[in-house]
Amino acid sequence: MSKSKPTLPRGTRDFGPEVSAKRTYIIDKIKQNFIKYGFSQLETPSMENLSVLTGKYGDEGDQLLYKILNSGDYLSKTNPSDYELGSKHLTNKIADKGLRYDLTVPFARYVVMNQHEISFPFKRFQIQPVWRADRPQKGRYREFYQCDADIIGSRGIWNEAELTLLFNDVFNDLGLEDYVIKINHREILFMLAEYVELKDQAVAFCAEIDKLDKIGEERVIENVLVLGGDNVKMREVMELLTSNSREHLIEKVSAIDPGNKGVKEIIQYFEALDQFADKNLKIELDLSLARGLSYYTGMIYEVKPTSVQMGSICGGGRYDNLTGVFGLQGISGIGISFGLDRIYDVMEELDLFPEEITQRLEVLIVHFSESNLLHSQTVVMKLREAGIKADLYPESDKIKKQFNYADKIQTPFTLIIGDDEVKTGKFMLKDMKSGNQKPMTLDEIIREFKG
RNA sequence: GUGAUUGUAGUUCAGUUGGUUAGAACGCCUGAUUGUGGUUCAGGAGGUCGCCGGUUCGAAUCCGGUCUUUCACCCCA
Repeated sequence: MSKSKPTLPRGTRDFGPEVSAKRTYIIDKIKQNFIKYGFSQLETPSMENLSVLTGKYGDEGDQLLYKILNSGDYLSKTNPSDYELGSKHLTNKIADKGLRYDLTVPFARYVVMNQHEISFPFKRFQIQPVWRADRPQKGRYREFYQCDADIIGSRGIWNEAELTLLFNDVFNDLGLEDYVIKINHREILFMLAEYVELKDQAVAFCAEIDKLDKIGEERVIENVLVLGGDNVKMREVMELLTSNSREHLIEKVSAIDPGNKGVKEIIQYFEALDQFADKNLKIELDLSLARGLSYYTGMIYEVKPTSVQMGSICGGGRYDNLTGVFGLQGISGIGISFGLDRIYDVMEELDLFPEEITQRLEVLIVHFSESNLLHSQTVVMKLREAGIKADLYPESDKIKKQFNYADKIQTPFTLIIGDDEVKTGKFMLKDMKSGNQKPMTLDEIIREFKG
């Protein structure tokens, strides 16, 4: 028996009581808003067949998929030549399941499998962990939670607008103010690619554009020229990428192609949201926003914290053919995803969690003897029945030890029960912060907490 | 996958050119204090120096490997 110290797989974490309470707080706020906006909950298995997952996230994504070794004698269906053909080939022979990489693909699978029962438009939300075999670093884990909401089977631009309002409501509820919702439209990016004469390399063009805030204007222009882009036109485009005046941008891109679908949709989108000017939505049209996920075809979103050094905390966009790979064509959808772990990190850094969410108890009962303990048992149950978070120190240790415990768990009040209290029916309620205490009847105590 | 970086007590960290028994602070336990916690004082427990190997008379210290931490690139929540 080796006695090695236990460890966690890298990139994974335990969530202790305090962290867990804070995470639950965030999840609750997100979930309440999902429900308020009419989404229904879906849960899917942690593992999917690899045939469902592979090829959906690009070559990079396939590398990052966690594969599950087949049960039993997983070598029985292989022969030595499979080994010779390399690990990628061998993987297909010995693993046919993998851990889910995101929530969107499992959702698409679900929609296809249940298409006859679903009434479109279908709004679903899903809050579950996903796994990526990435190398961990700041704000990046191998196991993390996504909180997704998707609207599928509707092309109306109100959906785009509504999800923006949902972002706003969630961050309002969380008390998080330092963020900006960046939006863009894939059609506009494609139009710009065509304008700089990179129509056939639109994806590569987008990838370069996306690096703007990291590597700067000059290097982006250089890289685009290497791709074969037009120098003069690219410099015109760069002016657009760095502008944040909505009117100016819409005017300019309209001039390039008045019939562009993206431009039309962006105009409709703002028209809808202008009705909610009182909400002071923090939206920014940013033509340099590209986003990697290849399935997006329309509007794309990203929410970025503004006062904390951190990547995006939410992302999303419209996809026209998500279910196409599973044989169901023509279903358009739009979805957003909240990055729970990153939102947590931002809130922690800005100290935005309310104090009471980590408070375990409202009152702890301490006592002086075995017979006092017996009496205390009925008292603690009465307090609980009254809806008070109450606990009883479960053995008659020295009073000092009991108070020490009350201190450690930061109980705001203790209820002291001794022979005098049992005799008079008045228990000593002590405010642990001030040290003040006074004898009160059970009814008075319940009123104190609930009144 | 590429390139750096970290690891010593429960925690945060010292530890000299390689040299007796590896230290501090905080935390923890006991007592001062048998109906009152936080403060104070006294005492105590706690380490295979991440792991494996190498160099050396001798390694926490030097070298190699491995795991781990953190960070950047790629990509992404």
